[in-house]
Amino acid sequence: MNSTEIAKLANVSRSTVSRVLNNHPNVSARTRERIETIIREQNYVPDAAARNLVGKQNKILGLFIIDVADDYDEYTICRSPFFYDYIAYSIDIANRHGYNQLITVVRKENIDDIDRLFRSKSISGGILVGDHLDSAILQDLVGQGYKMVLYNQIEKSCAPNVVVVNYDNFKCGRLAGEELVRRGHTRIAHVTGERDKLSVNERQRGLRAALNSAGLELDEAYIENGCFNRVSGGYEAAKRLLRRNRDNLPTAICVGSASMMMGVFQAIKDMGLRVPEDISLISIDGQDLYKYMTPALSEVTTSCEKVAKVTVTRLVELLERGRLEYRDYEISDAELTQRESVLTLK
Amino acid sequence: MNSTEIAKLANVSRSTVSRVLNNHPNVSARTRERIETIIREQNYVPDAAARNLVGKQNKILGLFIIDVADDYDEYTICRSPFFYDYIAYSIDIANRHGYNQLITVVRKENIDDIDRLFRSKSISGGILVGDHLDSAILQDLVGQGYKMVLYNQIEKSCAPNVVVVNYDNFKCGRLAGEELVRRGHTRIAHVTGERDKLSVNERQRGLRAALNSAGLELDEAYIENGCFNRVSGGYEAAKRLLRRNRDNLPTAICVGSASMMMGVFQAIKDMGLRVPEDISLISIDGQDLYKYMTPALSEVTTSCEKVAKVTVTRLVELLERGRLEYRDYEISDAELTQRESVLTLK
DNA sequence: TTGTAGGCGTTATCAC
DNA sequence: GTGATAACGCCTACAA
Repeated sequence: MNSTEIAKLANVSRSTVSRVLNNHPNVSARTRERIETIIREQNYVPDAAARNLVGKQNKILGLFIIDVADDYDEYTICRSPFFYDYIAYSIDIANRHGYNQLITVVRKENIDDIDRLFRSKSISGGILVGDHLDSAILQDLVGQGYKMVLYNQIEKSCAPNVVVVNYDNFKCGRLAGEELVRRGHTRIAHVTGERDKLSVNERQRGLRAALNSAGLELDEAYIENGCFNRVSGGYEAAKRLLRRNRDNLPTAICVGSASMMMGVFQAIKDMGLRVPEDISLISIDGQDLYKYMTPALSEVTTSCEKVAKVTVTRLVELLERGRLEYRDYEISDAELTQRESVLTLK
Repeated sequence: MNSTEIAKLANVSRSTVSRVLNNHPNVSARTRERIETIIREQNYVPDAAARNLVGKQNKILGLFIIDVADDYDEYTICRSPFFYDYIAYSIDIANRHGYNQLITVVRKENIDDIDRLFRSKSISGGILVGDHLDSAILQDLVGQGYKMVLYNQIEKSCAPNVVVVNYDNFKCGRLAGEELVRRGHTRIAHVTGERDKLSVNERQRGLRAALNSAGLELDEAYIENGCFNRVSGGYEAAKRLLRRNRDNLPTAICVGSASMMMGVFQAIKDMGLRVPEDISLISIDGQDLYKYMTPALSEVTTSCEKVAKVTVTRLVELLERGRLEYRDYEISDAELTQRESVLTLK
């Protein structure tokens, strides 16, 4: 079944069918109705490839989960709490906009899948999330004019085809720091991700700002860099941190991501320490499941649903309008959720 | 950049370029090499739409998460523990096969997206998971000849274009039941999903078999049907169950799915009862996070990774071979993981 | 308001 | 081993 057959059944030409399909105004009401009925009866759906070939954008978005860590373990980044949620929300949101998402895990070995999918016109636009993409590669993609939304990748949009969405990482760090200070902690440590990550640095800057406001310093010896999106990264970083400072343990740890939090929690248990009696915990990012744990874990969170909504919706707008007036978005509704993992020191 | 331009640069015709692209044998080694170099230099990627138009299958699989519950709450089915994992694994596995997945949440209002995506040739094949699709609609899709893998939807494949993959639901139910019996429980309840679901019935049948083997009955009053893929479904079902039997509480509940488990757990807490002192809990399906809870929850699980691997790989095979000799698969490596939520009664 | 014709980029068929 | 040509199904001029 194709437009020619529909045209025959309706006694019109293919162009008229096409006009109906694309809601062009210059079709008589009677003809339009007749054709629409036949389309419905015949269950006709235009061939997406043919449309694409004559230059119409398809309704497919690429969602690229960048996962370029050096040391792989059993977890892919899309199994980390934030991306679990992000993927689920973004599928739904894209669907509601009438788009579908083509989701790809981008590792070192398939890094040019991004370019390939754009070049083959399989996708009309893309969202990049997860690890930081190598900046040369990013530059290259931007230069090709591909329409993209970059989430937590760079600070500012650098081209009309690029929309930048960032978490208010600084605020998250600050809120976590303020909570610990408020509860009377002074020996505060920070387990966080890779040094070169935008989000890692900003969160750390926020934490430091909170401590400084209270006349405290974020001691270098109390900072340990792990792997942002991996449980094992948190586990090992926490072990290193606590071993190194065994004679002067921190009373609280601010953990830079929800994935690492699960590892830190486990490491503390494995070392025979208790949460929160020996060490208080708070994480930046969190997940539903925190509330079922014992102790229930405190967190500073920005709504993942909101991140998904902003990234997907902006991309759809960019595609449909051709360009966007504002291309930089910061999602700043960070919120502290107090649970039981932060002890109040007198 | 298209094949014509490549052809010009290589001083050959488009046909030869096409032959190189598609690994046809009848091209001289020298020509092939020359063309390949140019393709690489020019970063040329064939237009997917054009290929599709002349009848080549694209490398896109539809993943349809069926979510047709009557009462929506905040959770979409793809945020339930099993699908969190399933989606993450299947993205990765499809990618490794050189395919991408187009993931859609199928609700009542967009139920014919499945047909539309096939008809528009946006996808070459599809995987159906989640709720049961209405059987008339399923019949219709099967009749169209669409290549599909159905997961936990029907018992047996009914057409050459359909591969059926099922969890060994019976075995899961049986293992959970056996564990409770072994620990000395006799008043065993079952919180499970919708009555018409294949997996619900099979799990229940397995549980019942285990009890019967021990000379016990699965009391009708101890069965409560909730909503398989929703936390709230478990929560409310548990409340109904426990209220109804307040004078003769069960000592253990077997929960039919991981989503419901979180709700049941919460409901028990909210009613002032303790796990496992007052009520033991075991669930069919589980998740990593169970081990961080207090008490850590016992579960019977089939590897979600395996489910993803089988469903995706079979679909790829079906697409590439045209047909499959065996079309029915049962994933039967169910395993009991004992943690702390089942009390041993003397 | 409607029809005709050309072209999008690829592959397959046939000829050489 | 290679090249010319005709599809594939659609959309968009332009013509009527």
